[in-house]
Amino acid sequence: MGLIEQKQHFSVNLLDWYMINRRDLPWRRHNNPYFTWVSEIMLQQTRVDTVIPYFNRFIGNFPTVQALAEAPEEDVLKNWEGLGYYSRARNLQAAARQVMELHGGEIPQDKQAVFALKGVGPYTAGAILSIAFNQPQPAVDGNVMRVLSRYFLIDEDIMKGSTRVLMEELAGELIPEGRARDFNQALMELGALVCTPKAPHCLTCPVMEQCSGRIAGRELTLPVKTKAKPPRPEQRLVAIVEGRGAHRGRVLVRQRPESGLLARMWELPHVLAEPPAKASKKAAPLADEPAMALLAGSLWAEGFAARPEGLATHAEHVFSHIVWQLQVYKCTEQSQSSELPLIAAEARAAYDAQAATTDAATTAPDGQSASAFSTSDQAERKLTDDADVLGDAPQIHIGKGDQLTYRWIGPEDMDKMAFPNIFLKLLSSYFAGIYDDINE
DNA sequence: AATGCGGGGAA
DNA sequence: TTCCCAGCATT
Repeated sequence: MGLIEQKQHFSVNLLDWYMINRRDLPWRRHNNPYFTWVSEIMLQQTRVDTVIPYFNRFIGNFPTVQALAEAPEEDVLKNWEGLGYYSRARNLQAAARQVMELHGGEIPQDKQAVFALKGVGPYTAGAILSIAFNQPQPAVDGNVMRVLSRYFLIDEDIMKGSTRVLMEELAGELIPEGRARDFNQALMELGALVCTPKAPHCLTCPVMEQCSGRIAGRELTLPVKTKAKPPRPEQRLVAIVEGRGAHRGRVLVRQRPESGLLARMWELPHVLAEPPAKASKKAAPLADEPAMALLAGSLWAEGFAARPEGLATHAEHVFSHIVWQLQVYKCTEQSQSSELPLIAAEARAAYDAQAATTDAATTAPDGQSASAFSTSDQAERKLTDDADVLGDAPQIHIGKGDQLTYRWIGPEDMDKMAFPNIFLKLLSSYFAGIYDDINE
């Protein structure tokens, strides 16, 4: 059989299969370019089943490009809470504003214009142009590369950029005349339902007869893909600070910086416990005594006096490049009492000791450099809630003049603020009374 | 070209 | 548990 025939067999049979086996998905029910766009951004690195409820809620809250463009960023982030890769949400909204300003609120149909939208790269541009506008552009994602590498027995490493370009050329040739919309979705649908990564269902595959990979017995060894580096472990100490006085029933949280990991998300205060040990498999847990001293010290450096009461729980949070191993301590807010200076002295000693061993640059909220315990009393702490109780708190400077925003919140405040899943779980457990035994 | 960036689901 | 999934932005 020749390559031409093999390609024709693939396109014809795949398209026929798709027209019968096409899943009914929320973004496929209307031909709305905005729906296509939102769904494609959500589907980056994320499974269909996970995306569906998020998509429905998102479209319900932001039904048009204009609604999305005009929404407060915090609302958009809250609608993305739990989906991960939060820069997608921020880029999507930035792009919605681009569409309003540059294209009168209509998604552009020009390839360069689509590609210029924030968060839209080669794959997503192709997906929007083909699915929304039926333009014959390839849309090559991981599913497509897996399918093509097997069917055509392509041994190139799919992690390489050059391979993606090669795949795009091939995928473009395969699109049947006038059928880009259905064919591109068919390709991805096959990868998701039949030509799966671990145990492909070759027996029910519509193109198995001429699949070079299967014929060569290579279906399990394709695609060729270099493995990602394992994430590095980080031991972090987390504080659940119970408010007292005016903050009774509330917990201290803070908002992360505008860029980097979990940008602009809210979180419980925490501090890196260890210098990142090179090549060490697991971060060594820190004993409670030094951990509590360090944690109190870091809180003090942030302008808060709190007394750690004891270990509440352990938790782990896995990112693609970092593993947070968390020791969570329940703490109590201390107002200006006589014991404050003593706590501060011990805590400061612990914090300084670590700062010294870590080159004084890795103990702040997230690897930002901290000039610890700068006590100049000029700058005003950004407290969006009542700032009265700890009026004498020391002034601090995180990083290069950055200041994190801290708030005392109750459970009702959580429906306006976006938290990463790990802190969502810890806070829910706390407000549900799970950690009540610590204080006895 | 290499690295940063979340969170699930399946084996 | 362990393994797998992998677009875009930035540098």
